[in-house]
Amino acid sequence: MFGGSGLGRGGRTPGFLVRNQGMLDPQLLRSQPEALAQRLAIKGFTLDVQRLQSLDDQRKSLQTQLQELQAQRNRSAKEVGQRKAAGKDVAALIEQTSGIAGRISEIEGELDAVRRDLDALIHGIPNVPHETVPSGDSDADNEEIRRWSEPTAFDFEPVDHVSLGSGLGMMDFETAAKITGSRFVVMSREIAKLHRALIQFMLDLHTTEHGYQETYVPYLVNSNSLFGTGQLPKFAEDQFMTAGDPAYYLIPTAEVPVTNLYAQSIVSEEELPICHVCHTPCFRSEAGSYGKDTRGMIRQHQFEKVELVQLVRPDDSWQALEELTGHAETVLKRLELPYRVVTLCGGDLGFSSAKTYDLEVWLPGQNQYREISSCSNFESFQARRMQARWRNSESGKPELLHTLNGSGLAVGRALVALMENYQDENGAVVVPDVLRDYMGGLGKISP
RNA sequence: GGAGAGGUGGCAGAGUGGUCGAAUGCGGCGGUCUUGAAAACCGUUGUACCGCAAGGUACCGGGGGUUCGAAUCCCUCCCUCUCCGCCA
Repeated sequence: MFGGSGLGRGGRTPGFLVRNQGMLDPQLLRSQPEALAQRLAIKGFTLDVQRLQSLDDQRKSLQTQLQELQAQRNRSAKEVGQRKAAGKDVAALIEQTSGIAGRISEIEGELDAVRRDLDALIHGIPNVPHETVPSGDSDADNEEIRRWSEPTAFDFEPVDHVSLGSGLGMMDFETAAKITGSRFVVMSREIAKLHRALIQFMLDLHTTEHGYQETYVPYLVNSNSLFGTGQLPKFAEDQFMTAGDPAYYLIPTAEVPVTNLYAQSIVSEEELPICHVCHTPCFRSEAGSYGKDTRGMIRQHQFEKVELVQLVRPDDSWQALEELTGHAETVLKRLELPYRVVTLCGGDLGFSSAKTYDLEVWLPGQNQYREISSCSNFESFQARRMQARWRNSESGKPELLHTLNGSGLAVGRALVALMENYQDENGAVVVPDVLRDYMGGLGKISP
């Protein structure tokens, strides 16, 4: 099918040029390109069907030629061996066969070039949106599907977390800028502890009540892993990378290392569903968002997140998306933070996702709902890129898994939401009931 | 950082230039036997691509090279293990 240029395991080979691992089902891509193009248009993506077909035709023709030559070479080589064993003269046959090798490498060169172009094209095609995804160009077209609680009412003018944090003397952006740069924060004392308490609470909730397995992973990954989840090759500029060779990348989300735990592996049916919860820092270069959310902790280069990751049987993935979203919602409910759930429209949907629910928490400081969790079903898109499979007992064959993930929750933004919703008129922050045990019984953080 | 040993099918583990996609064992699947099960025995058991099919091609950590022919030889990178050094 749509070939690749080989999976580079480190070295200087770009790791994301992976053989036979287009992200969409290659059969589908070849047999129904027009239908796919139509679906992809919902995502604002234009599929160049003609170019795709032309490249694939070239690929196929070259591959057929190559295989014929290889078969010829194999037959001759085998005969040389047999004649030699029989003590016959082989000089003439070797002479005759030696020409084939040259032609083979010639065609191999052409085939590689075509495959490189084809891969570049295929690897840039996003996942196909599910039929329930609303059309639209931007977040303005996202569809609200439910709300929980009401925006917090105050009998004074609420301030944002930056004012609260600096008023408490426990949140310092200037010092962070001094030691690193913009979009970082230094937290101290009770706010730093509250931040940690949120992490502990979320991990405990998901492990004890929702059945997730706590997991610790590397915060630096290789390019193959980023290809697997879909951040590469298209979104290289969003990543921080190290200077060495091979380069490592700081993870933009735990989704990358955790989902890739199952790259190139086959799990048994009994292991499914696989549910991991993982707390990690996340690093994002935020390229192209220079003017956006510059104030405060909403958009940082480094933030903490508790991530939920599931690998499930294909038949179960849509049910799993609803459940996973519910698990993330439970965090907000227990923290008693008002939120709403929206379905992302096609134009706002991520590259790898078939469908995404965003959880948006109410922020009094901004007087609006802001994203605090993103829950997605990737169907087989990521699994195909990373070859994460399960053995289907009915067919006896390895088949692609479906992967899902969701923030449960973004910790930095949860802290922001908590401070802003739980503030009092004196600039203090009340500690929500569920966090008090984690705060040594502390009920309020005061200046 | 230094020295050495390795990376082979789901797993373990042979194979050092030619009928090797790869012995053997375990595991899996099917069968015989059994009231049932176990044991034993027999058979079967990788993935992808091209093809209506027959069949063909590729894959023995990645990449490159030598050769008529490479799992096997050479170069290079990555990874694992052991010992020494250093170190949170």
